[in-house]
Amino acid sequence: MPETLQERVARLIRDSLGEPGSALPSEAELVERYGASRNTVRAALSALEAQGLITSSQGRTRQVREINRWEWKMAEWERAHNNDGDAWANTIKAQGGTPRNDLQILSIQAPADVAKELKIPAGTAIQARNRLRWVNDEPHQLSDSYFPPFVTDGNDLFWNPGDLGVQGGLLAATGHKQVRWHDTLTARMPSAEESQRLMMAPGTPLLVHTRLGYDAEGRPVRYMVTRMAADRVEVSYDLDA
Amino acid sequence: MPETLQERVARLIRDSLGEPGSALPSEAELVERYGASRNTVRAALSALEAQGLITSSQGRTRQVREINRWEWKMAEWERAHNNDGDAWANTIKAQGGTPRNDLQILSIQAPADVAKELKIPAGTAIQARNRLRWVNDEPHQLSDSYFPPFVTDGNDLFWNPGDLGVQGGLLAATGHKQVRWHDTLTARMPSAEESQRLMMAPGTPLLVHTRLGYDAEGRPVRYMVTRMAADRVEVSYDLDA
DNA sequence: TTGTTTGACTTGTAGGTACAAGTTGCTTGG
DNA sequence: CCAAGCAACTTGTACCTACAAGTCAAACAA
Repeated sequence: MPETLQERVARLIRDSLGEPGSALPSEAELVERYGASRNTVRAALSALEAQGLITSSQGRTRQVREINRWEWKMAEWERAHNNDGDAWANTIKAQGGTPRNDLQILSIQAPADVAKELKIPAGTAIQARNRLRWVNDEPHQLSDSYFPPFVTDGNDLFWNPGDLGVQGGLLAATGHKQVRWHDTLTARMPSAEESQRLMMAPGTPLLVHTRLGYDAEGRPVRYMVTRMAADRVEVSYDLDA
Repeated sequence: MPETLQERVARLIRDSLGEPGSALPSEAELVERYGASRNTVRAALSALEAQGLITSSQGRTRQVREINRWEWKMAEWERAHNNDGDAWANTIKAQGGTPRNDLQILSIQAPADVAKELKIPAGTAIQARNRLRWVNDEPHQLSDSYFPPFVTDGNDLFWNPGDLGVQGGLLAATGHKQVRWHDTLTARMPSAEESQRLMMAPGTPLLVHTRLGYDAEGRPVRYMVTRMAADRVEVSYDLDA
């Protein structure tokens, strides 16, 4: 299978990329250098952009993309919560960043996936706590938590958006302490809306984390879905034998 | 900021997508339906393809993409290894799949990232075990393990590609049993080569898992980097309080 | 000195053409 | 009846034009 022209141009450009942050030649110069049409050069460039290697913005020459990730320690997460406020904020501060948090508390009808995880009928009225987390005024993640009715019913605490209302502590305070968690991780490309809300550059996947927390009786008491810009975060776990 | 025509067309097409596996209208029909040029329609379609929503192949109409993921249980991984052969193969079998394994054992010079994790000088001669794992004759992941010299020196066992040579058990058998692990997870877009080796559809990110294993003395004894096609796998962890 | 305007550069959007190449089903000849 | 081949479809590649819109620096005016 012979290499197409746009593939060849993409390969040549990729191999000539400088260090992160440096500028690429303009389209016109690449057209001249490789003897391809502007459309072909643009096809090559947008392939590189889709691979997350370069960035582009109108009026400026393209740049070699630079990425720096913040670590998010998943194994410490819930445990630290119980003692010490927001563990996510603490882990970011420890790495020299400035964390920020937008919390929205909603009453919703359970969508199919949430209902299945919480083992309740789809459409049940449940409470959702939707967070948008920022680091250095850069949006990092959309973290949505869902609670089954038997946990939230009659607990005004859950409507309190204050910082004491962190979720590990919150559940413990209302008699439904989590003792076991099941986490899953996948990745996919963001929708246009997710891409916009998280201000994600093209060619950036979404890292999707879910956590299902169980109480001592083995009942699911919280389902959390976190969607992260994969170029800004690295999730970590510590395990013992 | 007004919506461009290609954005509008992309949105309308996305909202009219049928169920997974169903066919899209041809480009010509979309050109007529939305009154845009073929270039504009193709721009919209390739945006949807980059989002992983549709697939395309020359000569056939595009299709709505369908994805099914296999679960990979990370917390059980090393522990099961010690008793029971290849835990990854077992977890796939338990889900009704047919696993397969290509193993290549190499002697290489440690690249910078590997050297840093194993705390050895870059360029040190080390052993690498590179696996390509398949499920139902579909490539799933590239899993590369690296061992520092003090672990492999004088151990012929490490050159044995047999099934007894699974790594958790292998390290234990040579007196360097792992007792602690540090895992990280990120996602990024694949390079052209990774995309080809894993036969990944456009719009599919790579889920990248790393595991650094320590022995009882706290020395790193294995560094493993696994690159997975994110549309075919879901990584999971079980945690206790 | 400071602020504004202008012009030259950049990328983005939208349209067009032509032909190559893969897929599928119908027609037709044996 | 079956198979080969052809025709009509599909998407892929590559080229072209025109203009819109954002960026940046030099020139110019207050």
